[in-house]
Amino acid sequence: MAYDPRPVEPSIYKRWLEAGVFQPRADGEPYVIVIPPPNVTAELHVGHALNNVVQDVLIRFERMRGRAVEWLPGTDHAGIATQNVIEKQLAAEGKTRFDLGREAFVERVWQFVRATGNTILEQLKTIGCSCDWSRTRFTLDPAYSRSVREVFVRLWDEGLIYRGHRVIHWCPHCLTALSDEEAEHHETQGNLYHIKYPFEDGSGFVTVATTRPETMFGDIGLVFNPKDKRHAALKGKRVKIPLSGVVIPIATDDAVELGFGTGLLKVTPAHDANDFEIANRAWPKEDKPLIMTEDAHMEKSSRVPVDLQGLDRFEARKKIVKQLENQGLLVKVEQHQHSVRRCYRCDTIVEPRLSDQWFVKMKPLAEPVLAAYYKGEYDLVPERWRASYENWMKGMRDWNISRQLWWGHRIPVFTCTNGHQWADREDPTSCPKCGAKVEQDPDVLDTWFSSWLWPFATFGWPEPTPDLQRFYPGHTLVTAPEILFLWVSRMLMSGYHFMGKRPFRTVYLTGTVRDTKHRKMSKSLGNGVDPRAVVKLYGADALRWTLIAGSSIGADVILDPNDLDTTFAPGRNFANKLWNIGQFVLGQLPQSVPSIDAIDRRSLTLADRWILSRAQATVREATASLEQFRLDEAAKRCFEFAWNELADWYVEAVKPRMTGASAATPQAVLAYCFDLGLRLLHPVVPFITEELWQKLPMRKTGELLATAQWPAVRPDLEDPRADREFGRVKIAIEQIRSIRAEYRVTPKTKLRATIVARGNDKPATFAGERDTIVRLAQLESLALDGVPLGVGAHAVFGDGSEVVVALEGIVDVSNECRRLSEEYHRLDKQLQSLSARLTNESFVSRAPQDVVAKEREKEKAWRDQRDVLAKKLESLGCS
RNA sequence: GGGCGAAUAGCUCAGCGGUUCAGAGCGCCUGCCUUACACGCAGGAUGUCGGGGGUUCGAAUCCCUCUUCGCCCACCA
Repeated sequence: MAYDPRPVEPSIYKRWLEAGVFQPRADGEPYVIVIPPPNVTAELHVGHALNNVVQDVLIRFERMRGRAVEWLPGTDHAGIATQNVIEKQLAAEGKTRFDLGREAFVERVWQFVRATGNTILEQLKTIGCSCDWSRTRFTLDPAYSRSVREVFVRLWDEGLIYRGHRVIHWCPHCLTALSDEEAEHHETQGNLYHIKYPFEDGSGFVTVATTRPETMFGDIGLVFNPKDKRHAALKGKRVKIPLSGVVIPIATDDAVELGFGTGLLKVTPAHDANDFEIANRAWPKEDKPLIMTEDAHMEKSSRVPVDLQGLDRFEARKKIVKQLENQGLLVKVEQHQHSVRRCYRCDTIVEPRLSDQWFVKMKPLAEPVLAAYYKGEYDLVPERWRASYENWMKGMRDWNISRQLWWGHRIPVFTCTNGHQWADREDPTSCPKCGAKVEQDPDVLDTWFSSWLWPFATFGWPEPTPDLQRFYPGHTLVTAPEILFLWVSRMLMSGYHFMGKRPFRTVYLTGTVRDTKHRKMSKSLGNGVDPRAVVKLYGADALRWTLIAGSSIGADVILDPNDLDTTFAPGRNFANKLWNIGQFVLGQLPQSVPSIDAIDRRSLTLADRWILSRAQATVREATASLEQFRLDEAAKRCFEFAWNELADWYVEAVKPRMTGASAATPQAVLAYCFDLGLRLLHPVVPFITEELWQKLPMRKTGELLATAQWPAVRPDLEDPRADREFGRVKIAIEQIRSIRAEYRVTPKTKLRATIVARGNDKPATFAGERDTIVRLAQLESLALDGVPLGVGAHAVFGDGSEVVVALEGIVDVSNECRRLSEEYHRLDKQLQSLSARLTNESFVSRAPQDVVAKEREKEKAWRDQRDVLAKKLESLGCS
């Protein structure tokens, strides 16, 4: 019977919700994760799925360990992104936001957000995320907005916010300023235009190279490096800007790269941040003319030729190049690979633009955060991000926080008609100084200026709420490395600055989900894997399994969008396996299952002791792996326990014992192990484990696996001897099966075998599991006395013991000779290299003693094994 | 230009100085409907661990270098 997750998962999730298990328990040490708030308009994609499943695994693990777990969910108003969505809608109606006006536009965004927002949170439920939905937050909630405003006013009062007049990244499509981090670099194949600038006196020209010819009308001069001998004579000369004829001076500046272009740089201070700096040094009193409008069309200004005015910047560029060419002012055009900044929301090429914006001074915020990092107050996992992080924290420039948008937190700066200016927690009606009329700054704050407060604003800061006291600081932050600088570093800054404490202990940076060509999955490339489709096809557990078990810590996850079946089969197969183990186990258990502690220990067989011991090892290893964020390791270890140990060996070994009076012991062991496996696997595959767990007869009514206790290692059940001895039983069975396959003996044919024990463990080791060996190797009989069986096939154990399978009339002696002799030579070769090492003086003297000792033991065992093979070959009369 | 990461079986990956370390899952081959499971069971094949050099008694594992791919940062117009 195959497991079908579709009807199970939604009903299990509903039970969790109804039982309220996602809310933190009243007592216990807190464990807090705040979700990286997705954009309120977002739809779940596979990157979210990875990110949030990792969080859910950690959360479920800690919840089962008894912590008061708070996983705070919520969404981000995402200023630019959301505003863009609505503007697109308006555009389809032939309108712009200016047609509606500010108030009506914002109202329209709210309507949209209220109607369709938060769908992503609903989608998180389908993949099993156990967030505390009772504390869902939105960055524009009234309480959250108060926190934002409080932070702004405090920074203002501390003098950390200032009005800066400088060149910022401007998106001509979104019509707003962007921060450095929001203007992304993209390598682009462009042109380098070499243009003649004639001397004012008509005595010739100089050549200047530029990638953006259309900016030349904003030039206020040319500069060259003072060390550049080629141009020494140019200093003090004046040239005319082509096409406009505006006369500009030539000066020197150290910032000019000696080897690049012609060595002459045109300075456009209003449209290039670098040029702005140069202009301030070379011509501090000169005007810095803007020659483009906000939407990047050529300005109607006296500096711009009339026929170019009003043209889009790229149209203008084409036309300018043509005109230069016609007038013989274009020397050449070179292909030029360079980096162009684009808006991270709409991909439009950013136009640097001189303007007035609000900035936050970053140094005072960043320094304590970096110092705390050096002190080890918080960690990045994996640690390899250290260098980038450090580098960025040290080199960070001031943060432009004003956005010329309408959707967001309005900047609480007020100016009265008499010029008084201040930041205010309330909306004033008149100037407190002079009583004059006041006006609020029209801009809104950068979205990150609200999300950087997420770890404490969500809990009610600045009010000293009980939540804030209990849930700050948090513990783990799980996020994509892309927003390490944009978001994580700033949360650390706000946390230290306003709370005086780190916001979290560990920053777990996940990998990126990519396709098989290692391209990031994205809507525009159409190479995405839709997690919702995966859930429908294979179930949420299968999705989770592939995401968690399929990638190690912080590594990229490669998924093949064209072969979902191969990608998600492992998880589906495993869920099915678990389901069927459950069918078997549940079929064996009586209404009242004996506890493992209630049964007589003396009734435990070797197989019982073995699986109980394996269970302890699994708990130990899985717990340790989870504590070290090695989720893949933990998942795989539990998989091995359930499938390769419990199902493949224990269940098979124990089947004959499941009936009759003596069944109580295996029932108890089976129940214990299955229950334990379900608990350990629950964080990774919560749905199927809960569903099965609900059917366990020993479960108390109303109990849920989601809040059941994480297993502890029980030293009394650890049994290294059983591990070793049952290990030998397994080898015996495998050897016999292997011989059967090699000689093509049909499964129906019952074989006779004998075991000759030569090692430390006496035949008694096998005696206890004789029936198991007989059954699983499909034998007719198994002798343990080593009595020869005539013609047979041999397999030798590591310690020289051997198993002989009688094959009279079946075996071909020459075939067996060949087989054994291959085995002999393989072993002999290994032995020789080992012996060589052991007679090597430098190895024996320099290698650690325990390694040498181990190698000696190994040598002895191999020698024994080889000698047995030699005798066998001799007795068979092999040449 | 600076920094980081990856390169291991056909595919996706684990292992990151010393126990058969050359592994797992998927795929492939052979045989099985063995009363939990064919989304399964049993048995198998497959890799000069990217190339080269070095350190070491010993290297997939450490160092250097090259090649290929990817990412991050950066004011060469």
